[in-house]
Amino acid sequence: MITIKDIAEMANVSRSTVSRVLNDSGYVSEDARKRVESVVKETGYAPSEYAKSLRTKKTKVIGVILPTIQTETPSRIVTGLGRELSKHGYQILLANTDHDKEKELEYLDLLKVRQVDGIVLIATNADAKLMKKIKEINIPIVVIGQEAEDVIHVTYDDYRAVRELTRLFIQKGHEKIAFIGVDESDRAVGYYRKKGFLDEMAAQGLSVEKTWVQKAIFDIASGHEAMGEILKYANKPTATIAVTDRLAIGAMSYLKEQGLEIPTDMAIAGIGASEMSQYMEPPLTTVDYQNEKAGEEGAKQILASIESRPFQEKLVMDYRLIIRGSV
Amino acid sequence: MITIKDIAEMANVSRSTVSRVLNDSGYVSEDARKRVESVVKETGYAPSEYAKSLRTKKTKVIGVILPTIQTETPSRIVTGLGRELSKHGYQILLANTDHDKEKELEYLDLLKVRQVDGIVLIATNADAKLMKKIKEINIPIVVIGQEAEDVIHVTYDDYRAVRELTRLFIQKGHEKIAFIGVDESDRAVGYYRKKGFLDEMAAQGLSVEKTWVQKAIFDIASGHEAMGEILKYANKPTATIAVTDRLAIGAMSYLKEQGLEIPTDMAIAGIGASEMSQYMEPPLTTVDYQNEKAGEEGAKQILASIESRPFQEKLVMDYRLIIRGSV
DNA sequence: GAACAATGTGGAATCGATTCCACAATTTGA
DNA sequence: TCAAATTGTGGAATCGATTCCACATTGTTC
Repeated sequence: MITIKDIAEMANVSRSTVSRVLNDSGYVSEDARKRVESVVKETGYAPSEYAKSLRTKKTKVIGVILPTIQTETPSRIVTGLGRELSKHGYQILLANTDHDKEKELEYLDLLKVRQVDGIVLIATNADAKLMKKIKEINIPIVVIGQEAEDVIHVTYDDYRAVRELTRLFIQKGHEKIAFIGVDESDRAVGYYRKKGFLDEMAAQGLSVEKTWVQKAIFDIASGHEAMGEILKYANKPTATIAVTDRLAIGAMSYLKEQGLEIPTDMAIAGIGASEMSQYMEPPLTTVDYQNEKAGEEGAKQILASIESRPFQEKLVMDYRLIIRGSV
Repeated sequence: MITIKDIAEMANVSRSTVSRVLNDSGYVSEDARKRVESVVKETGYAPSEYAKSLRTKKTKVIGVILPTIQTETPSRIVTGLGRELSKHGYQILLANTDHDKEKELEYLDLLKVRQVDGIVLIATNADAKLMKKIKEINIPIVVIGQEAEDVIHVTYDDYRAVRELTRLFIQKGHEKIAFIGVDESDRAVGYYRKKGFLDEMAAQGLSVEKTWVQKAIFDIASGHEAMGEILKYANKPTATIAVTDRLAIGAMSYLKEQGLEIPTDMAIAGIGASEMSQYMEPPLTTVDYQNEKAGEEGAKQILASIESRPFQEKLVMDYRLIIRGSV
C-alpha cells in the first residue's frame, strides 16, 4: 500500500512538502505542487485516516445511536443524516441498542473510545442518567426527536401537531375523543402529544373520560389491545387519536374485528406518515414529520459544532396533516 | 485524555508491560499484572483504536454498503449484522448509496481508504463492474441477497420459494397465473424468482400469456400499474405472484379500485414478509426470508474470513410461506 | 558447576500521517 | 546596500499504541 513516503520519493520532494500540497497549507513552489498532484493522481493515493487521526485527533466519523433501524422514523433520520454528512466527507458509525437502554450508555463510552467527532442520538429518552453521561463524555452531541437541555436538539412540534389533529376531529363534529399514548417518560411522544390532546379538549370545553385515555407501547399489538380497553365501557368515544401510526393500525384492526366501521363508528388518526398508513382501509389520517430533513438539519448543526462554527441549539421541524379516509 | 504512558507511570511499569497485560502476550509477573489491571480499572482507560490500528493494521470496523436503509430487507439484515458483529467488538460504518449505483463503487474505494476490516454489500447486483472492483480492492467481502462468484455470499432460495408459491396457487385450482417481476439484471429478485415461476408452470403443463408477465420496479406504484397492464386484456388470470410485497400491495390497491375481490376474483401473493403484508385487507400471503439471520450468518462468515478461520463461501437461507387471506 | 532455557522488564523502533523548527534563497523596503 | 520579510524546503518530533531487541535474573539439565 502506497504511503506519503512513496509519493514524496516519486515527486522528488519531502513528506512535509507532500503534506503541504495535500492540505494546501504553507509555501509550496508551483513546480513542486504540480509534480506532487500528478503523482497523487496517477497512483490514486489517499492518506490513511488512522495515521491522520493520531496526529490531528479528528476521525471524520459520527456515531449514531438508535434503538432500532427497522422502523421508519429512525431509518428516515439516518438517511437524512448520511446524505448531509457524506457531503462533508464524514461517515456514520452505527450503534444499534436493540431497545436496550443500558446499551445506550455503553455505546456512548464506546464511541468516545473510538474517537468519533460527534454523536447523534435518535429516538432516545433524555433522562437524567443519559444527560449526566452526555456531560461527562464531552463530545459534540445532537439529540433528534427529543428535547435536551444544553445539548443541540432537533424536535418536532408534537404538542401543536396533536392540538391540530384534535381540532380536526372536533371540527368534524366529534366530542367524545379517545387517546392512545405511550409512557410519559418519553417526553416527545408520551408527554407532549398527550398534553396537546388534553389541552385542546379543555380549550374546547370537552371532557375526557379516564377510560378513553390508554397507555400502550410502541407496537401494533398494543394499539389493538388499547382500543379493546377503550371500547370495554358503555360511554364510547366516536374518534381516537393514537400517538403513532402503528398504534392506530393496531386499533383499526381491533375495530374491524368488532365489525365497526371506520370512520362511521370510529374515526381514527395516527402520527408518523408510515408507508403502511396509506394502504390501510380506509387510508389512515396521519401527521407527517420531516424525518429526513430532521436528519439533515441535525447533521448541519453537529458539523457546525465540531468545526467550531455558530450553531442552533434548538430546531423545531415543521409537520403537515395528511387527511385521509379514516376521519 | 489518559494514554498508555500515564497508565505505565501509575502502575510503575513500562508501556511494554502495560501492553503485554492488555493484550495478554509475553511474560508479566503477577505483581505487575495486578497493579496494571487495578490502574486500568480505576481510570477506565481504553486504548486508542486509531493508534492501535496504525500499528496492527486492524480497525475492528466493517463497512456496510446498501441502496437504502428505509426498507425492511436491508434494515433487518443490518440489524442481524450489527447484533453479531458487536459480540466480537466490531462496529458498522454505514454507506448508503441512495440507489445510486456509481456510489457503490465510490464507497468501495472510500471504505478501502478507511481501512475497514471487511465490507458487506446488501441488495446489490453483482455485475461485472462490481465484481472487478471487488477483486481489485482485496478486502474480505460478503454479498447478502445475491450470488457472487468467488465471494462469500448469503442468498435466499428465490427459485424454490417461487416454485412453491406457484404450486400453492395451482393446488388451489388456479391455472391462469400472472407474474409481476423486476428487471432480470437483479439475478435474485428479477431472474431466479421469474425462472421459478415459469419452470413450475411448465412442469404443471400450464401456459403463461405474455401479457400476464409484467416487469415493474421496486415500488408500490409500479405494482399498481403492472396489475393495470395485466387486466387490460381479455384473457384474465385468476392469481398473481409479485416478486416483492410492495408490488403485491400496489397490485392489491389497483384491484380494489376496480372493485375486484381478493382472493375471489384474483388471488395474490408477494415476497418479503413486510409488516404491512399482515395488515392488508385481506392479509397478504407472502414468503418470509430470514433477513436478520442472513445478517448474522454474513457477519459470522466475514469475521471468519478476516480472522483467517475456515468459512463457507455460499450460504442459502431457509424461508417459509405465510399463507393468509389473499389466496 | 556450567551451559542453556525460561522468566521478566524497559526502551527503541515502528506504523503513517501532521506540524514545527531550522536553514537557505529570494524579495522588499528603508 | 543592508536588514527584514517572505518564500520554499527537508528533517525531526509528535500523536499512542504494538512489537522486537537487549539485558538481567532465575531455574533447569547435563
